[in-house]
Amino acid sequence: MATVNSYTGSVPTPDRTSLDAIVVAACELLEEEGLANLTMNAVAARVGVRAPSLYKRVQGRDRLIELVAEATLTELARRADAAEDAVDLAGRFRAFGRERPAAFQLVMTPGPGTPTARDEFRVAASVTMLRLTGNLAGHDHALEAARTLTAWAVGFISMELGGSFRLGGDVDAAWRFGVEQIVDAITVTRED
Amino acid sequence: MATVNSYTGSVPTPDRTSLDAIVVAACELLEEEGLANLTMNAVAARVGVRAPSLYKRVQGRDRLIELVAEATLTELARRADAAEDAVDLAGRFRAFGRERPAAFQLVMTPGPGTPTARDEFRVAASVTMLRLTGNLAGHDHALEAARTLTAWAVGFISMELGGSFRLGGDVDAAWRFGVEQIVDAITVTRED
DNA sequence: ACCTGAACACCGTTCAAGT
DNA sequence: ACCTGAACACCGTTCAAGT
Repeated sequence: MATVNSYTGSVPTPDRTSLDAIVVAACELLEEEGLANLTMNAVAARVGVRAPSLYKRVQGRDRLIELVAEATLTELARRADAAEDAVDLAGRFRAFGRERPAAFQLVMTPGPGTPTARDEFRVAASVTMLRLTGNLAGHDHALEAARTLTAWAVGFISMELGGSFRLGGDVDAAWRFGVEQIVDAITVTRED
Repeated sequence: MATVNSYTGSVPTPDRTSLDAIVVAACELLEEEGLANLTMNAVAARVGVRAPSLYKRVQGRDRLIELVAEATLTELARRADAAEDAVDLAGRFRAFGRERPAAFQLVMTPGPGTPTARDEFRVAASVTMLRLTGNLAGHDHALEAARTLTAWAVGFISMELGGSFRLGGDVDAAWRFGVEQIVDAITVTRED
């Protein structure tokens, strides 16, 4: 889990928690109990204080969810950085979605009304995709190619996590089929 | 809004609402206020009763959300039926997502813990896609092709609705680029 | 037979009072 | 300066009492 902030003030009584510990606890609760059960009470219990104390570190539940989304995107960007090519990158997205399905859904397909990460965090998570699709599609088509591959990967992973693939068949084969077709398609564009 | 059920019993006092009216009110509230604000109180107020009365028609909030998801898939299936080809179908998905973004997200990318429609409703919404992609990719590849196109369309629409396309560029052009590339890609498969 | 107010166990959030 | 219990306005849900 990425470090979000740190406090080291020396005060009469030492602090019993930190913004960092709160965000980490919220990330854990998100996966274990789902967004609806990510409550201020549950987070407080996990970090060892009472709910009202959380408001010394974070404005409220919505802001806490934003911080969780931003920590998730930071981690996703970190993993994406190590990708060797577009196929590898798509695979890393899928692996992340399976490890942390609730966080993945939170950042990639937040429902209307769900707090979302600030733009800079979303951009950070997409630069590697742009670089790698640019290698395939050429500079002029990098953005469209990135959108095509990202949309497909996000849709596939979301549907997989949501149990939308219920007609049988080999889901892993469908993934490989899809990546291959999409990468071919956006690579062809170079010849235009 | 599709009819979900109907009650016509003649009783001492005429019923003041119906399951149908409740589901319609819930669908409206979902779009206007978001899933988090789709409360039993709000639904009850809209149909003209108090919250406890709703429990005469529906087991609880989770079941009501399931019924909303199922009514949404029924409507989506109805619109899909009229599609002429895969490109047209993808366009109808996108139009539906823009008209009813919250319902679209609810059925296509429900977060962990969100109540979901029963299988039969999801299947009904995917038969047209299977038929049309089968025309392109051949019977043997219909399922994989349907998954590729559906995943891409769902991902694209979700990201568009969630405001994930913030790097500028022409989003409509990216849509047309994407459909064309994907349809080409899954059509090629026939030559295997 | 449906509808209701009251009640219960929860939420998020605020705030005066403790240390 | 942080932490807390109490309080407030909300939730979803149950149930006895009304009509």
